[in-house]
Amino acid sequence: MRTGLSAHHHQSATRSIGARERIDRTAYELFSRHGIRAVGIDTVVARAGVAKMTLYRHYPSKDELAVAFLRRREELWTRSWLQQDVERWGRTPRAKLLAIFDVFDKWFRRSDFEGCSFVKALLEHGVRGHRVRIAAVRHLDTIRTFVKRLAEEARMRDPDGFARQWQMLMAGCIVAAHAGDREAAKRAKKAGRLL
Amino acid sequence: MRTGLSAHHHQSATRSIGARERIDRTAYELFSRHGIRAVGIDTVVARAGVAKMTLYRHYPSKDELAVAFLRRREELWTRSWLQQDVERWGRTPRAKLLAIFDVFDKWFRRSDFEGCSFVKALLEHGVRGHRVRIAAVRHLDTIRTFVKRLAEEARMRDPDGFARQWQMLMAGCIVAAHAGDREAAKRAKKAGRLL
DNA sequence: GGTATGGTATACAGAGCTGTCTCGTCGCAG
DNA sequence: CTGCGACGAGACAGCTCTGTATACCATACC
Repeated sequence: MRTGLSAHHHQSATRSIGARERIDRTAYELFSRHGIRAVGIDTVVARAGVAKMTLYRHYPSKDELAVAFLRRREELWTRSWLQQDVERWGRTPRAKLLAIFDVFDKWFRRSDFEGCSFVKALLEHGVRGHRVRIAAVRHLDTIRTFVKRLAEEARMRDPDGFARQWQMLMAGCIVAAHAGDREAAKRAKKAGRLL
Repeated sequence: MRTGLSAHHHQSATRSIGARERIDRTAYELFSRHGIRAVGIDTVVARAGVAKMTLYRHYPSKDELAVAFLRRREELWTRSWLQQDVERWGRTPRAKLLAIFDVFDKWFRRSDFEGCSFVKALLEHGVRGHRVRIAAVRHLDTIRTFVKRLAEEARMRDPDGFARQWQMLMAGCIVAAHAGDREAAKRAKKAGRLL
């Protein structure tokens, strides 16, 4: 297939996107809502309206599908949602950092609040060296890099240390929201102001 | 059987503790290390050296065993370990609160660091109303009550709000430790000083 | 000795899981 | 028209999981 670079195959490549996209979209919906472990391949293919062999032609294993899901999660959740909204809501870098918790607040109040897929994937796959675990850590690093960049723009000293503390607040407040605290984001913002 | 209150049966009751204790101990070791979902009943009975029927005589389902495990986790981890050490290390209530992260630091550096079973159980069982999830939330409440008590002793205003913020730091720093940050506890302590 | 009780051993049912295989179909490129 | 590649449908292998059913054993008490 030669990675679809050849113009000769762009039609068949386009056709294959149809099934692949349905798989990706369905996996995103199910994995983000219920977790990776909790959803079986059969459920994915059934909900995607796709043959099982089609899935295994695109992804050699469920783990690879999970890694692709996390990549998509970064695309849709981290970049297109969190970062976009934060950049829009906050004017100064400092305000943007605090705006993270405003966006979280909106998120927590959604009826379909599903939690952070990266943290979930990290805790689900406890085995060290596991592909999914490594991918989850990498995506968490991406989020921290974003926070770090804001910290640098805000002229903070030790932006890395700050970003790590900030991410602790973010993760902790997501866990609190999981446990049922609807005001978790507001509390975290109040705590964040002191940093 | 009459709940073993009758003196006539105390012998047989004692004998039955033998198997139950082995089950409980094994479940504690496996569930805390690998998570509840990741460990099957067959593994528990094999490692406990116990017949499967014996387990199901004491616990009608795996969920009940999981709930019992979380109860034991509170006994051994929360009360006998965390609270004990914190009370010992810190002299003033304020110092005790900060000592939590010193204890965490020791914890994170252990080679068999296994994470917080309550948070893991909470994220593993996403279904609302699930017994295991409810139990996990209840045990997290217990921890927060402990923090709240320290906050009250430290004469803080809004001890409940403070305890919730503090627990966010605790959870966030456990997640960070999971992701590989060995200095997570020190960072959280530094952040905690500002509260 | 009889009997109740708790434990063991083992087989089994029924379901779900990942992953494979085969065959039929459809659409398009040559 | 012909052949190829993507896809659909479904069966299937092999394993693991929870939970049950059955038969046997040891001990303690009457």
